[in-house]
Amino acid sequence: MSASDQRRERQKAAKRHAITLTAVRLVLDKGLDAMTVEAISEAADISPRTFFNYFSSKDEALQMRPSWSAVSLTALFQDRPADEPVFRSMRVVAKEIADSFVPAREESELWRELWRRHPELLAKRSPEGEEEIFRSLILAVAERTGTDPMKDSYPSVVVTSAFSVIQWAVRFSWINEDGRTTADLIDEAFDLLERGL
Amino acid sequence: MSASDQRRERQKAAKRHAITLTAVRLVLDKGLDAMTVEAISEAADISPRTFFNYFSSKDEALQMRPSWSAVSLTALFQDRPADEPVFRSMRVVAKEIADSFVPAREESELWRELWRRHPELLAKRSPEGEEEIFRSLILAVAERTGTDPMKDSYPSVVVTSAFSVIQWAVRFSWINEDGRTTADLIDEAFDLLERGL
DNA sequence: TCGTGCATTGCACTCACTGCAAAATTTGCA
DNA sequence: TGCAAATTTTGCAGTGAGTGCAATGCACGA
Repeated sequence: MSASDQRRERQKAAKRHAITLTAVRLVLDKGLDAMTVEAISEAADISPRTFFNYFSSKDEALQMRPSWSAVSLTALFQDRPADEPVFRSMRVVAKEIADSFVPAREESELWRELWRRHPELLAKRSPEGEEEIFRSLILAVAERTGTDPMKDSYPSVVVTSAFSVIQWAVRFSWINEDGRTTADLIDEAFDLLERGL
Repeated sequence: MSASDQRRERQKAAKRHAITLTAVRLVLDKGLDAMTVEAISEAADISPRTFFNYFSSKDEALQMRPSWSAVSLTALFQDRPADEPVFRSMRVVAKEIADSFVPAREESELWRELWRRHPELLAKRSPEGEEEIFRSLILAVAERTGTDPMKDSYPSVVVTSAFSVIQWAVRFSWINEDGRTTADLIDEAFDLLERGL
């Protein structure tokens, strides 16, 4: 990849991000219903057609872009010491995921207000990529424990419940503003799951 | 509610169910892409407009209708003996939920084939009702344990992870046909969660 | 400066979904 | 049975998301 290609990447990412911010402000300003693709495009000064060069759906414009992938998360898990308990390693992965929901400082209030007013936006998960991450992590857990994930439910249960509490921790900490951070809640939840319900 | 109103209810439910079966057969026959509202309507011999009298979205026609509600599930939980451990009661609730994914015997093969060919349909949860069930059950757990669900994470973690493993058990048991039933998998998962990961 | 490749855009199209009002049908009741 | 009311079905017109295609604009490197 040439230097100009990298620059293009950065420009594209920046523009995408700018459109997202425009969309978020539009929602806060006029409400969710007014957020048509046409309205966003106009506010962002692009054609409606161009909007879909950046996002594959309207909803995508209101989601934070995850900084990780199935590959990177699995690598993170696999790079943990081999003698570390599986659920400890998973906790590290969980915090990594939660971190990607922390917006840049200047935007923090913007997102918080968006999520406070429209909590359902925090619930929308992208089913495509998620499925891959699940499979990949389940396999990694199975490998570490030397089990067959089609026979032994442990790997699936670990990954499944880990993700569900991550989701809960993220939503809870962004909607209710008590002192606890997302990481705090993840620790509480993982402590409970680790010792048994 | 008068007798004829009840009859209407039954007729409406029956027709709705008939449309669903038509839609499922259409998907198995022609593929998901060919399943337009127009195509379903034609096959079911109703107008496209009428389709939306029965379903609020196209996808809804391919979902099994849950036989429970937030109220009934919460009541089921609350009716368990007061000295039963919370997570035991939750297991009962879980099996009740899983049961609603068991189609009538004659349709069993139809649904299995649909889910085998399009597993993503089993993943689509309805975000509206689900939210209410979560809240309601979390409150019920909090009440039983005498805790404040805004301070103590236990109720949320129990409900959240219970639902996630239910979802996993349903999907797993319908897609992979080994000997284990959904109830078996729920037992395995709950055993793991109960004793700790 | 020219040409290659990528980004932007307009256009035409399909399809999901909705509100409204008319038509068809069912039901309750005299 | 027959009529009026309620309910269901349907047509129609409209909004808005999302897509493929082809033309245009633009930046970069040779």
